[in-house]
Amino acid sequence: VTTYDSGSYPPVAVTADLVVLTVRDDELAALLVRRGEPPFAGELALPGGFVQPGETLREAAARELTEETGAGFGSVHLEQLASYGDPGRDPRMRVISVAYLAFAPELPEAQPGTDATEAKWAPAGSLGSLQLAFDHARIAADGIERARAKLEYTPLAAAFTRPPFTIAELREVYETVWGEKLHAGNFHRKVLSVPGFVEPTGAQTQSGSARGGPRSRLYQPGPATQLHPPLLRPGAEGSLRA
Amino acid sequence: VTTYDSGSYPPVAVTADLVVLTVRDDELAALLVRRGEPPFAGELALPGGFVQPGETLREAAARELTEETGAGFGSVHLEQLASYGDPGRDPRMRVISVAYLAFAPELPEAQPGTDATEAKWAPAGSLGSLQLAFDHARIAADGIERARAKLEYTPLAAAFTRPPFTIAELREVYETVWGEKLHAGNFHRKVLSVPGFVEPTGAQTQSGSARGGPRSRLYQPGPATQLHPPLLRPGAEGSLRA
DNA sequence: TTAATAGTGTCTTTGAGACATTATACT
DNA sequence: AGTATAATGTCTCAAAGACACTATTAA
Repeated sequence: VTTYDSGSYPPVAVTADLVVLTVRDDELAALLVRRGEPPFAGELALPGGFVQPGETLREAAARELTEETGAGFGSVHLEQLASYGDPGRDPRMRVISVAYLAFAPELPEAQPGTDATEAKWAPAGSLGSLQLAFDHARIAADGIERARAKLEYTPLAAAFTRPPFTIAELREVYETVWGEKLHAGNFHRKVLSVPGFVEPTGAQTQSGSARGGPRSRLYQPGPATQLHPPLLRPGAEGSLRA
Repeated sequence: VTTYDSGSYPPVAVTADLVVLTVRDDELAALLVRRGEPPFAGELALPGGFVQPGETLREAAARELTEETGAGFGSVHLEQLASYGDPGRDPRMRVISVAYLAFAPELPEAQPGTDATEAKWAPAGSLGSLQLAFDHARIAADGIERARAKLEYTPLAAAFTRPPFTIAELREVYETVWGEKLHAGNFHRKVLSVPGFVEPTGAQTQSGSARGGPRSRLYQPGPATQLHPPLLRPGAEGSLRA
């Protein structure tokens, strides 16, 4: 342990970086920006920036989120993901990145922020083949895995929709994030059986779905913060996986 | 977003702080130190210290852990918990604390590190009434809650024991961490039915338990990293809890 | 001998999943 | 009409929980 000396602490900078996920065109997509400043100018990266004096880590993440997506999102879910601080991950100096994970409903086209020349939604499946700046590929992968796990135990799938929503819309969120087809009938009964997951609004859709069928009832998020029992992924033997 | 300027970034320091949990005297206990240096000199706090140049966040946490507990613990589980960076949480300057969570088997008495005058194990139940420095009370509470949740979905209960262990010892870990009695027979069958949770060593204990009973078989941790299906807490209706 | 414990067997209940059915609405 | 969908019903299987039972060991 080093004795504290307020004049000689090692120089460190702290950034808040974001893994913003949404469902677009039947795909899970993450928000990426093209960097306008060095290092890695011209390359794709997660949106983010330095934490400013006087703001909390969460406030910094929320500020970056509104800058990049166009503000005004009370409905966006935002939680801390993890921190990344390997020496050398930023060529300039020691930088600790506190990553946040956001779930957003489908948004209008993204806005490049101050330091970015471009902002776009990249399908989660394409991230493996994209070159991202810093260690952002790993951060994005961690965020996507966290999102998949969170849908099992929390009602956060609703954060990808704009209430009121139908059970079918909720199912499409699950199918898109997990990349697996779910059984419509069983899913329907299951969602309604979990206390506090969704609440009926009493209304129903104006018309049936595009290819026919009856009109469906509309729901809004319920008070539950955890799902009991959880909605487990189908192929999840998982026991022996790393 | 502030344009980067390597000479004018706001001064920030980064610490690695630890929530080290163990099971002692049939209680879940966390490691605390009494601070020898200001600020908060003389008060209780979580062990930790500044991240040094050239070391990863995890290496910093592992270093603090061995300094405080006496080294040589390949068997201790160490994972990142979360980061805490509210302005003003440290009176000296902006300090970001990257907290790590550790699960340890019962250890000899703790060693105070360089900056500490005392190190001791405090029962988790007593933390609510103790005054901890900085925002360490909240960090400790977050760590304990994470530990309780992790026992449900991971085989990490074994990290609180020293292999080989008996099923009864594993059950005592669960009962202590969750603070609830479990049904011995059902727990036994359940643990053995989860693939990869534990593996028999072939050996058994030298004698029966203190108050009688047959000798029990000994096990070691299996290859699983997740429990499928999970071992859910009994009283966990939880759906509507925050 | 008494009591406590390890390990197993059995029964009931609950929930997941496969499949079927009915009513509704789009083409 | 033909087809797709919302919502519900039925059946089967797996797992959790309550309880019982046997064998083994300490006091």
